[in-house]
Amino acid sequence: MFNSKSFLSLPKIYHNMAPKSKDASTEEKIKEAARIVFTQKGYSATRTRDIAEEAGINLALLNYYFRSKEKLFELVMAEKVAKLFGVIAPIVNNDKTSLEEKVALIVEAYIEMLSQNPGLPLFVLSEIRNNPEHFGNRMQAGKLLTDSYLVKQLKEKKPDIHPLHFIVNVLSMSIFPFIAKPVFESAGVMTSEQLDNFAEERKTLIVQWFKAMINS
Amino acid sequence: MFNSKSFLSLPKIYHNMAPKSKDASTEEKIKEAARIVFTQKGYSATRTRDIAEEAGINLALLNYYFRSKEKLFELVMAEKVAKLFGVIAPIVNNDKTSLEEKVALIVEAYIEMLSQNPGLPLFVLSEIRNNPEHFGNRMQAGKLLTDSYLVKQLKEKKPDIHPLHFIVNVLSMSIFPFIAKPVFESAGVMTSEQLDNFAEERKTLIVQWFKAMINS
DNA sequence: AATATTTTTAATCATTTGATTAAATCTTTT
DNA sequence: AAAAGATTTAATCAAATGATTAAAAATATT
Repeated sequence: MFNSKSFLSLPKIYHNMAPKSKDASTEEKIKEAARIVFTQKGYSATRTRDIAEEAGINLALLNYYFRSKEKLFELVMAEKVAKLFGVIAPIVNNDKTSLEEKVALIVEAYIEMLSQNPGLPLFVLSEIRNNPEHFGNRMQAGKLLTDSYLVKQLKEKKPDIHPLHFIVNVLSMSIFPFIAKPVFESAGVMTSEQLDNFAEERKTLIVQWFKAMINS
Repeated sequence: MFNSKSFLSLPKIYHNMAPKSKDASTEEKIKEAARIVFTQKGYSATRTRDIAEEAGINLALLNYYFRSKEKLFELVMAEKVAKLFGVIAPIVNNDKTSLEEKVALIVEAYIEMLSQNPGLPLFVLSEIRNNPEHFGNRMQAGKLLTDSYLVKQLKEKKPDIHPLHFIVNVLSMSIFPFIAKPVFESAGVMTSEQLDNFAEERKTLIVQWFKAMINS
């Protein structure tokens, strides 16, 4: 145990650091390249050489800074998961906002964020599909929703319909257009710019539709 | 030109064929294994050895019957795309059915089919993302929707809102739960069985909600 | 300036992976 | 039954790929 291979040298931090980024630190350049390539192609289709090229660095530097493709991926993935689910988390448990206010906030926040990160949902969802065990969030992220104030409000308004139906409706109507983006473009239904506009329109429309649904 | 390598022997068909399948032909066993593994892991994460193992055959047989991983994939992918988009195609251009009838038919058909093939949308969408050029459907599948009788009906009912909004609503509410399935399971929101029930409930609910939306 | 430390590079390794080959086995035709 | 043709197998290949190494270059410390 404790053979020499366990102690590969890692990048050390200088106490008197140079102005960190004249043009972004190597570490950050690699991370940013990894974000781009992983999100675009997924873990398996991504070659470490793709990331190195995108970052404009020598391949060995990737392993010098991040040890392995998998470690780098986990870093990026954690960020992306946080980004995707971080949108909804702070909204659903606010007991000061009404049901409709919450819906408006969720729709606005998701569409705004996804307009900047259209590939995010398809990336996160397909990677979780590829490796569900690894995201053993069991009973954590789930309960956050299930036991939320939002669910309580939905139950009060519509006791006969499971509250998850309405949550799924709002999320699906907000997120699905971005998931379908590759098809829209490939099939000539919409260009990327048209989707931006389409999504923008939906910010107010989905809130109206939700009201119609919940009052029907 | 025409060197011997161009003429790899391909499986020939006997004129007097043996009762083709005592237990499914080798070709079909491989195709079925490919359906399972490709759909579960995507093209890049799938090893031809995975497919061979799943099919219970020697690896070389895969190339004997299908020439290459890519050829086999294209076969499976074409099937899956046809399955995913074939659901909607025969419904949207029927000028005998009302708007609400069409919606009911689309919702019923999608939820029924996806209950049997829950991994289908995430698979097709992420593979199209990975390789959009290859699905250069430009102006074919797109126009089918854009110029459909369904679009005409939606325009008449709601001239001020782009008809695609309503189509996206119906499709998203029907399909999204299956796309999110890996997350639901991983986060402990729903089991696979609960999702089946949840989706079944939505068959009638989405139609009601659509009515509420279109009349709001 | 001299030394030590960190960062970067080019070359190389070991493994994985899609594919091929040649021989063996099985099936059909004659 | 013999010959011809099709299917299957084990062994192997070549390329791709994640990772490592040793030396060079750059930067910090003394």
